[in-house]
Amino acid sequence: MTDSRQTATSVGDSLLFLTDEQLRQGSEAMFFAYRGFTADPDRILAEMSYGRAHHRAIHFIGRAPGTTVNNLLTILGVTKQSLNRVLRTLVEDGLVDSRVGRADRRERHLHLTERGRALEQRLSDAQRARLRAAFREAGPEAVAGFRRVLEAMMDPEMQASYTKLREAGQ
Amino acid sequence: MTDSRQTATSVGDSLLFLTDEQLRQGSEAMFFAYRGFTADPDRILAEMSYGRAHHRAIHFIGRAPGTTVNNLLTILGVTKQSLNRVLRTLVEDGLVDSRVGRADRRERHLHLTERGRALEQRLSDAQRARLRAAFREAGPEAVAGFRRVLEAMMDPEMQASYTKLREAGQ
DNA sequence: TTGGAGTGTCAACAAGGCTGACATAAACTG
DNA sequence: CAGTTTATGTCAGCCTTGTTGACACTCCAA
Repeated sequence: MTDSRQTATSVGDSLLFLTDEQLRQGSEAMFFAYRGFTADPDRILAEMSYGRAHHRAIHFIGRAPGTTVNNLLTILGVTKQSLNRVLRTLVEDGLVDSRVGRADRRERHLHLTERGRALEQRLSDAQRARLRAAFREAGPEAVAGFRRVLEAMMDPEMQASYTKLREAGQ
Repeated sequence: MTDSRQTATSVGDSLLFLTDEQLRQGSEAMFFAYRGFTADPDRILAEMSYGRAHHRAIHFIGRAPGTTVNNLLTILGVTKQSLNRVLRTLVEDGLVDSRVGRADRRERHLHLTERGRALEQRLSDAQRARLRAAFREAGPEAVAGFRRVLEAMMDPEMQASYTKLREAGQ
């Protein structure tokens, strides 16, 4: 392989493929892309003085309605104190509903209210618009690769959470 | 709204391809993968009471030695006050060298010291190890797709920074 | 009844964003 | 030369979001 530019066609060239330079470009791509990924929702959140932490909570509550606090804690990977602060403001502001569990009444089951669902929609619409544009531009095969690499990049527990949510989603 | 690439595969696929569910899974994949992506360097940084901000500064100084403060500011997308705080500790700790510019003596050109380079190596080794494993597992075509999607996801200015760094890389 | 799990809350703290204001030196411009 | 702009640094203060530690309460199960 004499071509210095590696593409999907230089498949057999696994040695060249995993140069430090290639990997470095991969991490820079992750860094810049993540910035873009969060930029649009961040703008909306700033309007209402919420932060990314609120977005994450809203997202995963919307995704798995009735989830317990502990479950959410595991998914988000933060301390309960940190989550609780965010959750409290969301409940106070009437975006999230915290219901005592029927089977185990120590647990709190979290649901989005009507207003919570509306904000979730607005945030994820913004985020999805960018993702949709990127997916379109890159094409279906690229998206499949994108997903495969990201999955391989996750910690095993995160991978489990991800798979579980994916299955629940249908 | 009309997309040739998508319809190129098949109509049935393309419908499924851009469902909200697919996009939602994409954003969740980004979320979980980014956590994994930063986890290893974070552990090293915690040892020496540095944070992700230090990592980013060290990374991009190592990547573009002699870069100016302003240039770094643009790449990182933070305020000068925020960067300055980080930069100051790095200079104090002897990891970064700040040299007055020859042509324009208002500018400061940033370089990693020997110790700075050592830490950069250690951090990027940790990060690259995970990336390398993920790339191997997913395969070259997946990596190409991964890169294509991430590039399409960036803001245009970030895409410019990314491309510039990539070209400088070799 | 006692221990442990799930949850909530208080307090304190740190990192790392932000804004605004101001200082300095150097470079540029008329 | 005088005035303006640019690049950088710094002080002060604020916010979000993460952390630990301590403690209380409720409920379940042994």
